[in-house]
Amino acid sequence: MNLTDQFKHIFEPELLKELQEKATHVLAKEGDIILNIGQTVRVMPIVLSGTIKISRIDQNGHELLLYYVSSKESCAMTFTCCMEQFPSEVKATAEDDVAFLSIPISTMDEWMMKYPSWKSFVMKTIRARFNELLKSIDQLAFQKLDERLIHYLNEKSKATGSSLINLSHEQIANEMASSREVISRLLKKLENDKKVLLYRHQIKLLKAL
Amino acid sequence: MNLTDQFKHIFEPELLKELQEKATHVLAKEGDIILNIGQTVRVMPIVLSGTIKISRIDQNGHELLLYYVSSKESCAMTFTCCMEQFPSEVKATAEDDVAFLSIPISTMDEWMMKYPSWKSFVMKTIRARFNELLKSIDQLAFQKLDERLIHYLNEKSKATGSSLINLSHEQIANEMASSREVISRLLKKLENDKKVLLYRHQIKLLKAL
DNA sequence: TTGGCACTGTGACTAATGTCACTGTTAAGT
DNA sequence: ACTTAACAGTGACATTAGTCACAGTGCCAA
Repeated sequence: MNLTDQFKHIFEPELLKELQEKATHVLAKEGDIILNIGQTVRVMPIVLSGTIKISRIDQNGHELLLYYVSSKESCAMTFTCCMEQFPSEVKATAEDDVAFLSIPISTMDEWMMKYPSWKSFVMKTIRARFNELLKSIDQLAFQKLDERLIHYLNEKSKATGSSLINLSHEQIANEMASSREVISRLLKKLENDKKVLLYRHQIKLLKAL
Repeated sequence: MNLTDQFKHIFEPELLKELQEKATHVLAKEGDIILNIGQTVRVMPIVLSGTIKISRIDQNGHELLLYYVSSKESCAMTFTCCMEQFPSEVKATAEDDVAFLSIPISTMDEWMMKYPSWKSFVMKTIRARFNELLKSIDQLAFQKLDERLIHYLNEKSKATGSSLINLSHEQIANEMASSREVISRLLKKLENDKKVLLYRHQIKLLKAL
């Protein structure tokens, strides 16, 4: 699908034209770090295909998955940091192979004035990301690990569009800032409860989940 | 201090004039709920004096303090919800007596186009609030309760501008989504470590904290 | 085909947090 | 001054999560 088709329901024709002209196409391979914590944000990404993982890393290197940026979406934090040339507080990794548009700050800023559809897109993005962060906070503050794990599996499944998750228990533990053994045990419990099936390096989510 | 003086370093003269004309002055008494979860956001607040507490409430009524909005600041979530007339995801309470300006959506939107200083203010606010939420997430994901408590006390002290905190252990436990006994014990430990002094309904933070 | 390695499963233990029960203390109001 | 209710302290215990140790399993590469 070409760029114009993909965004014609979101942006007005004029903006689509400018998007064609001024946005750079970028490709990233699975696992590539698109933006690391501390790096200055210089462009705003809009995902065309694939998924970008946004996560937080603490001083000891422990990771916590925050949310995914999927097709036709952007990342609000990139956006606000970018507008003022601040360093990023989060890490962006290519969850799979990703194609995205890269929009320079000045252009983006200009469009805010010129195109209502752009302003609306930006506002929607910011609101959506606030809500993602609030969801993370809810999980951490009010939910136990087993519920967080279920939520994690569902989000992962949504992001990849498949009920089959290809991850080791250790990778899951890392993204949830927990430990391998605990995740193993909780997954086993989920399997006993007929909510998942466990294979080597693979988890099948069942309808009961 | 009058409005113009208070904001003259942030906003351009034209905007100051409009602010005088179009913003409504609102007063809230300590403890007043300024905006509850689920209520539609219709105005954007800018605090003149006092402090607004922004918190998240789960389905069981458990609270978690997110951050404070102090003088000359605003709340980004109010802002983004407001722009699209969405219900609020957070609760805003007057931490003490608060005076704030209330700006209608349409005006605020118009200013985004017209005044660079306004746009910059809004962007700064959004970025600041993202960072507050990330700090909360860090605390919850990576820190133990004792460190979270220290952080909480310091934030409270900063918000009130005093090293004397007038709160019961139960109130603290509520705002941290923990339990009274645990907070009591941790506070006692802090007292033994000469980091605080405990009185009835009052905690004195020492330099060692 | 087999040796090694990443992955998984699990028991035993520790640490952190939450819950229950009960006590003593303080402050505020009548 | 006395009553009462909110506040604070603490022991005992339960639950949750993290850590350590080790065993078994499957898969890939030499």
